[in-house]
Amino acid sequence: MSSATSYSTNNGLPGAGNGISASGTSPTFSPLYQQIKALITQGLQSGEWKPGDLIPSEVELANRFKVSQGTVRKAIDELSAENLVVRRQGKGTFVATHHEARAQFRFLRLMPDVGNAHYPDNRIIEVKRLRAPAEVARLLDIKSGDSVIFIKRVQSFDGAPTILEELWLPGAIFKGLTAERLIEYKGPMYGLFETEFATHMIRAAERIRAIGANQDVAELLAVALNTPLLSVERISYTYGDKPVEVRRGLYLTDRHHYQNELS
Amino acid sequence: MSSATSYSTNNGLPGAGNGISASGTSPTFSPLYQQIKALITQGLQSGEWKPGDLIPSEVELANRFKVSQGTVRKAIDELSAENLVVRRQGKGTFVATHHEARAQFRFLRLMPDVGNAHYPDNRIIEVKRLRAPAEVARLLDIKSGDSVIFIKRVQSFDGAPTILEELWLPGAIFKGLTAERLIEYKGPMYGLFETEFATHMIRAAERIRAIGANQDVAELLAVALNTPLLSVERISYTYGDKPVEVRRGLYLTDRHHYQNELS
DNA sequence: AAGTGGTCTAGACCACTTT
DNA sequence: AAGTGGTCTAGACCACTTC
Repeated sequence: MSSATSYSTNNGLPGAGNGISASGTSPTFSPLYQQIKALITQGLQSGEWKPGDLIPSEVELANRFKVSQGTVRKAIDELSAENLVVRRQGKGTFVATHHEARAQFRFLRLMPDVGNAHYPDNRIIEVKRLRAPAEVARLLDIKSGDSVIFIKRVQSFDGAPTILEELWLPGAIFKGLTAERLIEYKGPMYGLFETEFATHMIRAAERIRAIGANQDVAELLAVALNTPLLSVERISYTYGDKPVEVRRGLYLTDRHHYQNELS
Repeated sequence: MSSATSYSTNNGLPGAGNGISASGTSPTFSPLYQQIKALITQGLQSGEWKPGDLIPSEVELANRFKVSQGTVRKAIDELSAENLVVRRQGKGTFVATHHEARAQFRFLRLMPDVGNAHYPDNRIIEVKRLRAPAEVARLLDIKSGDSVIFIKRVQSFDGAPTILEELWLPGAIFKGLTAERLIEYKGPMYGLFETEFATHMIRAAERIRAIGANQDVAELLAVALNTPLLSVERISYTYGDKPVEVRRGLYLTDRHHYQNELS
């Protein structure tokens, strides 16, 4: 680098000076480490590095992008904070995956009032293709009437039905998802989505309310009519903030609670 | 610094090599920036720098602690990520305060289904001193029977009663808290706690369930008996992870929802 | 112009893992 | 011994705010 180098300079990076082509806004320049971060994210999104993979070392990335190791470090720091990658001292930096003990409860906040958390059993009730209802289409950012896969399941802790869940997935992405595959798969669905449909959930937004169980729900959860339940509506996003799952769960909270940390 | 300096070295810092006196564990050394972070946190906890105050610049702290600016930066980076301080380019670093627009909704996650969030009106129903019930004492880490201040209030959005809340505060800390003061105070209670009782909440843990409104609750929220409500139990902590508030809110969620981001 | 936080570099050494 | 991420330093310059 010449001494006149400005950190706002393009630096010869492919796709640098980012934020230009993405939207029609003025060509503002982001810091170098943000550009590096975007480049690494592209590698994740494109599948160049898949979940569980080791990504190139900081030194190699620094050489490749013609920046200092410190700049690469800051980029990876943020990716790590966002749970897109996991650093392991002495080993390297790995693409985050849902196939890990530490990821099991990242999107499942229902905890037993007493005792330790463990993953629930899974009973698939229904899997079918249907045309997206207007509301679901809007949330998934697809066209109303587009094909979606609908899943209905009940999850049980220690034999006690506790979660009744309905999911809607874009048919275009989850083509070929069958009840059989869901039934034989153990663990969080996001693991299956990641491995078999190359779709890695990185973020979700939930809206929580209290409702009373209707006849159908009461039967499936084996509770009285009008039993108060948590209604948890979730939209999950993959890279690029693209919504790829809509989910509504009804949680029985007589022996469990939804746990949340405010900071 | 001599060239032989190791970052594990005490560095002449008062209280450095921390983690020693705090507990009886083995005298492991933490990284320098963690020690600096602990020193700055002490300044916050002791009241040397109060909420809203400008803390010394990075350069000055670096000189004071005999470390590089980069090390101070990393310490403040973490404090900033934990919302203990707020950085403002060109101005300096300030102690976080609950008297700010950005802090209003940090601990209030109930959002209107349509329209923009705004702060609710506040009706104090009851304030009294009582002896801590066993459960509250346990959660506040005080002795059962110790004095606590009990508060009961209803919060309304656009005139509609929506939140019924009960709070328990350690009497030793909140001595002199009266109904009058609570009634005349506008905005989040944490602002008042911070200003008048030198107690700054930095973190909270919530447990959420669904319950049905009983007679008492139904009247105060103007809903039918057994209306499903969110029950939100919260423990709030100040510096040093010391619990200083127990709260239970009942949220009416027909026009609002509890919003949560999973990442 | 001076002071603040924000970015970037280059180089050193440490802690940990694998070969 | 070699390679990885983790810590620390020193110095330069940029962006923003205030005087």
